This record gives sequence, structure tokens and C-alpha cells, in this order.
Amino acid sequence: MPTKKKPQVTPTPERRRELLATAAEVFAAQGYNATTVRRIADEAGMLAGSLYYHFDSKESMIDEILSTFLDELWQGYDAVLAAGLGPRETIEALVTESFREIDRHRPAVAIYQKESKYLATQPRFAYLADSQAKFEKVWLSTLERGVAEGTFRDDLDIRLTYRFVRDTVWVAASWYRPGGHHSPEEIARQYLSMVLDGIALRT
Amino acid sequence: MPTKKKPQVTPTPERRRELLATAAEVFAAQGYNATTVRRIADEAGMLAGSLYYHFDSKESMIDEILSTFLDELWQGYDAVLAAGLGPRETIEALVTESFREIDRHRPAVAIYQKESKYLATQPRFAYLADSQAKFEKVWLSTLERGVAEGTFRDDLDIRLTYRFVRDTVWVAASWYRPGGHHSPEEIARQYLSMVLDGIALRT
DNA sequence: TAACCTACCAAACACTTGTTAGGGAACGGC
DNA sequence: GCCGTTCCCTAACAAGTGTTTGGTAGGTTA
Repeated sequence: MPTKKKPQVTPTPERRRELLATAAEVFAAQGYNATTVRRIADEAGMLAGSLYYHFDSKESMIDEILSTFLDELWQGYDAVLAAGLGPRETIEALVTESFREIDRHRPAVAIYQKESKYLATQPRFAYLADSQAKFEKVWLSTLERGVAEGTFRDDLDIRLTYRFVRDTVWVAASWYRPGGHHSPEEIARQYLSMVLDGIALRT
Repeated sequence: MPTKKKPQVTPTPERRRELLATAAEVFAAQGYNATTVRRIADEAGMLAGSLYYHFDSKESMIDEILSTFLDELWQGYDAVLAAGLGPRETIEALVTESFREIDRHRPAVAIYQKESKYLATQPRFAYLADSQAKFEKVWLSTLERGVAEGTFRDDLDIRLTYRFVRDTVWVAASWYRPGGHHSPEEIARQYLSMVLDGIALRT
């Protein structure tokens, strides 16, 4: 035998992230409840019990996946909001930032989409509801600012508009595949073009 | 004891639909895998085993829920397509019809959204993939017709546009509540206005 | 060499899951 | 009254679930 099979020297936090990445991939593909810890361990090349050396429960895995994602998301959003742009530019920046997050955390976003409503009922995941409330506040106020300034139409139900914009952005995580034909920025550009100007030809 | 507790004379097919309705409600709220048959039975006021007098498995319940919904959906879609309208009018009619289906089958639509990708892998639910393929064909060809006719913009990725329109319509099932402020037709009108003309004010 | 730590395995645990088999109450037709 | 049907209950089953416990190979440190 020339060499060892594996380096076996990956430090602790590195290994944690690897395992969380594979867990997120399986959660996103199968759904949280439909995913067994044995399946995750299988995908990671180990046995089910061994996962409990790194994590103390299956729930704590999805918890860490989601909270890590949300932390990074809000870091990006807060940076955009701190720039003090106009309503339209803020929306454009938020959407672009969102697609970048989808590009970076696709499984996490997909999990968030599918499971957050169910998880948010548990006290442990109260931060999901908090995040959603903050989310709504930011987008709604930006839209209202735009309506007041005459940037956005005033003949639409503002809450309907909010859900429209929010959903069109985030459902993209269900079909988006990194390394596809379009970069996140290109997708954001086209999405913004559709949302802002519509798909009908202007005459 | 003055009277009997229950009428107890509901005919068979009626009772089936009642049970399927409550099952659909729970499936939509909790997710299919997270829902136990005991929970469904609880909600229906009976014990788990009793469900198996009406259905032969949990899987056959969601099967019947989804296939019933899809049958009715395509009945509506086919009627629209048979009318032979122009591209823009076809899109408008399809979207309006979709919101009517969401109004009538909200739980079924929510289940379809969340579980279809996972279920479609099983042979029993092959019709889900079939339906999705037909769906894509109808919408894509209509959009392409509109681009060719000069009704829709030609500077957008057509598949991106398709997913955009499709998603914006169907995710509404996740927040829509029958009996709210807006009728399905009113929501369809505003959605179409946003999709076709955008949310930015025209100058 | 010895003690120690990291990262995993092997095997089991308690519990929940979907599902089944047998029984029985209410009711209508005869 | 009797029979059959409808609809549900009681009680259990086997399989699968997340999790725990004790052990151990291999590397690092002393």
C-alpha cells in the first residue's frame, strides 16, 4: 500500500460544514421529514450513529443549516439597506442579492421554502418567523416608498405586489442549478425586467 | 339520552369526499410525510384503523386528492385552449382559470406544490410528470406564439419567462385563503396586470 | 512507550409508523 | 325476528425511526 486511503486530518469545523452540506442536499431533495439520518450518513459515507458525534440531533442539523443561511442573507440585505438607495434601486439590489444567495445556498433556500412554515410553529425555530416579519417590513416599506415617490404604480394592492415580488424571486431556488446557462446576476436582470416592465411588448 | 349523537346516514361517496377533504387540509398544513394517519383520523373524529375501511393506504389518499384535482384542472384548461384565442387572451384565460382552481382546491394545490417533485419519482405518480410536461408545452407554445406575433417581448429568455409566469401563479396557493378580501378573478386581474405590464410606473 | 484525543463503528434501545384482523353497534329490507 | 350491509372500534403487528452506549483504530503529544 503506497499511501493512506484518506488524509484523515480534516479539522473539526471543516468536517462539520461538509456534513451539513450533504445533509442540506438530501433535505432539499427529499424533504426534511422524508429524510432519515441513515440516508444522510450513507451519503456521507458513514453510519447513522456516527453523525451524533458531530451533531446532537437531526433537528439541530436543519437548525444550523437554516440559521447559517439566514445570517448570511441578512448580512447582505443590511448592507444593501445601509447604502440608502432609492426605492427602485433598493428593489433591484435586493433582488440581485437574493439570487446571489440562491446561488450560494441553493439547498438551504429550498429547505427554507418547503419547511419553514411547518418548522416555525416550534419554539426552537422562532427566528424563522422573526426573519419573515423583518423581510416583509423591508420589502413592503420599500414598495410603499416607491409608490409615494411615483416610481411604482399606485393602482395595485401593495400586499399583493409584495407577495408577487417575494415569491417570484425565491421560488427560483426550486429549479435553479448552479453552473447553468445564466449567472445569478443575469437571472436577476431578467427577473427585474419582467417584474418592473412586464412581459408584454410596449406599443 | 334524548337523541342520537350523529345522523350516521351519510352515503358512502359523500363520506369519502369529506375524509379526503380533511386529509388534504392536514397534508397541506403539515406536509405529507409529516402527517400521520392517526392525525388525519383524529381530525375526522375516528381512529386510525377506521380510515382503512374507506381507503386502502395513506398513499392512495394523496393519490386520489391529486388526481382529482388534476382532472378538474385540465378540464378547465382544455376548455380554454379549445376556444382558440390569441396568445395574450389565452394567457389571461389560463391564469384566471388557475386562480379559480386555487380557490376551489387550495389544499390540493398546496400539496401538489410541495410534494409533486418527490412523489413523481414513484411509478404510481407518473401522471404528475405527464401533467407537468403537458403544462410546460401549453404555456411555452402560447408564449412563443405571442413572441412571434409581437404581443410579448422577444428580448427575454423564453424558458425563464415560462417559469416566471408559472411560479407566480401557483405559489399563490401557499398564502391564499378563500373568503378573503379579493375574489379569484380580482387576484387574477392584478397578477396579470403585474406580469404583463410590470409594477413600475410607465412614464 | 504510554496516555490521550479525534472520528468513527457495532449493536442495541424505545418509540412511532402504516397497516391488518376480528368484532360489534346501528339500521334497512324482508 | 332475522339477515346483511355500512361504518367504526379494539388490539395488535412488523418495519422503520431518531438516538444512545460502549468500544476502537489511528494519529498526536509527552
